[in-house]
Amino acid sequence: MFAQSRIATSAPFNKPVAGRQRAGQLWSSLADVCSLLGVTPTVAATAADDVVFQHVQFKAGQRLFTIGQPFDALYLVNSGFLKTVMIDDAGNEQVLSFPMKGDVLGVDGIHLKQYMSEAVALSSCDVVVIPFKVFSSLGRKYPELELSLYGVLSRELTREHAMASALGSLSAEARVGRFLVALSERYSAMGYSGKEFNLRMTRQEIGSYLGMTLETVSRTLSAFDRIGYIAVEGRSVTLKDMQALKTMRRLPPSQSRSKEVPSAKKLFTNFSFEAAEDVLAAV
Amino acid sequence: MFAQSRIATSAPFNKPVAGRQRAGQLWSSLADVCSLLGVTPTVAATAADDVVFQHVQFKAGQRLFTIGQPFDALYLVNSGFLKTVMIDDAGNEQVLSFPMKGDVLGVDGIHLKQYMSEAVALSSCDVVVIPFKVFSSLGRKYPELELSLYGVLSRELTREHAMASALGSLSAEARVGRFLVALSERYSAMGYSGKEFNLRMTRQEIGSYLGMTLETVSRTLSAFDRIGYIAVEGRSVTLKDMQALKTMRRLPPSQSRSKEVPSAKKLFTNFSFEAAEDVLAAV
DNA sequence: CGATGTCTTGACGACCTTCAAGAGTCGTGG
DNA sequence: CCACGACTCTTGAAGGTCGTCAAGACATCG
Repeated sequence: MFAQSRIATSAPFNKPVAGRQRAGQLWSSLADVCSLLGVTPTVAATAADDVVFQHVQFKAGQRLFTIGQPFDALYLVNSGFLKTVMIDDAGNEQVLSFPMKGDVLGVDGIHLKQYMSEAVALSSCDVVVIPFKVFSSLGRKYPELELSLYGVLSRELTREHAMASALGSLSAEARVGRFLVALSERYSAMGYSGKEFNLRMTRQEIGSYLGMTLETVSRTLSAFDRIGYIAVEGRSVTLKDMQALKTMRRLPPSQSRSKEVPSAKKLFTNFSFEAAEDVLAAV
Repeated sequence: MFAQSRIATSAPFNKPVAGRQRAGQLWSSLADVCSLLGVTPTVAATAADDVVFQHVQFKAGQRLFTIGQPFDALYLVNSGFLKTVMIDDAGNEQVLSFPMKGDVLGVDGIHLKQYMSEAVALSSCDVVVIPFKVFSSLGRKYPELELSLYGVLSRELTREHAMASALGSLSAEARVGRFLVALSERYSAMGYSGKEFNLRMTRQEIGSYLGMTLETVSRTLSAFDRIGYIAVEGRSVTLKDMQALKTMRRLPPSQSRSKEVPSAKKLFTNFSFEAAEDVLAAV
């Protein structure tokens, strides 16, 4: 529900699209793209040989597009890790998402025909370029696909809702906890380990994404380590108590204050250990 | 940039769609709908008489759709005020938006074919029902319209980005300030006064939307009143210093900390009056 | 090897939530 | 008509969370 929560559509574990990784120029069929998108292509679409999509490689630090640049294509991540950022009116970067395999970039450029955010590669990346004209024409060519295409945008929107909700109502600890779990699930879905993985981004970037400072991110990770929810060392993380990480909350509703279980106040911040709360407080 | 920031597409001040307000059953043409959407219809579309859209009325408190309900239509607000909410896993309502004339509801239902949020009327409302099948078929029938349709979804997404950004990086005061300005601009665009207007929602709902408690909302409004930015009395508000309201910030970037003007620390919280800061602090 | 960027940790304090009490407002029913 | 309850809103007091500022440990790199 947090970051790039990929579909529940019985994802058939997309086979790696195309073999040679470092060709510099590579092409995908419509069927490949659909599978990457988590969309089940129809027979008609599967057979289509007339549309092919170009791949492009980016190295860490490179930009796929920048704010204000004329919009002409969507980008579909085939491999690698990236971030998208907005620049607020004070000139600060604000991280909006950490796209990875299967995610679509550039959607926010459709409306005003120019990208409203910036996409930066955090590692070497391989992305499929989908010219928007081609994208929209697909809906006409394969009407069965149309719903899926709108679905792609809708999915992005739902994710943003969840993000806004989390930012507004969860404590810093809870946000970091969920962030880790979301990453874990994402990695699992790609065939990597969901328990042990590397953060591809800095504390600063995580903080910006989660609406807190890098210091708070660092402190929270240290605290989680101390109480045994995870093990951290730099950017390598091992999750040890996923349940605890994902069930943290805060705010005895402010609405359920009135009615509902009038006993058991502080119990809402449900930690696994009794001691946990104190340890966290003691930071 | 905050709430329902309506397009910059030279909005031609949509004429009120259809005359009789209290008919209970009313119909709009495609051209009407396009104009409400802020989309310029092509001649072909303007002439189209074969598609008509049904209106439905709702009274304050009524729900247009609820979470989990099968998705089949988008709703376009013609008049009235509403809120959309999500229910988080603790069972709390979280306000996601305050839609009004020209806004589209239900977009988040496309992906999984069921609504992911709930829409509630805050006042009497008149909405246009757009069956999703009709919506998507329009793209095929009038290819020139297709881009606009995707644009509608893209616009929603951009708005959410701005919201997430604001939640993550602005102080409570700044968020309330911008919220008021956004409302004002919205009302102006509809032909109402942008200086004097009524809040249609409770402090609780504002707080939920802005990620703070109702008490903080109340206190902030009182403080704005005290220093002369606005005049409040219950739900009626008069804006007196829009500039001040919209330019509040916080967080000497944490990134521009390194370089940039090393002097003038606290100056970033740019208020119009020197005294303002103290007054706010004295609350 | 200094320079730069990342990460950790501590101390302090401001901002905002929490808890509580009271004033208004509105609708319903006696 | 007024009383009553249910909400909404305001304001105060207290405390916790998290941002701010600072210093130091590492790691990477030209």
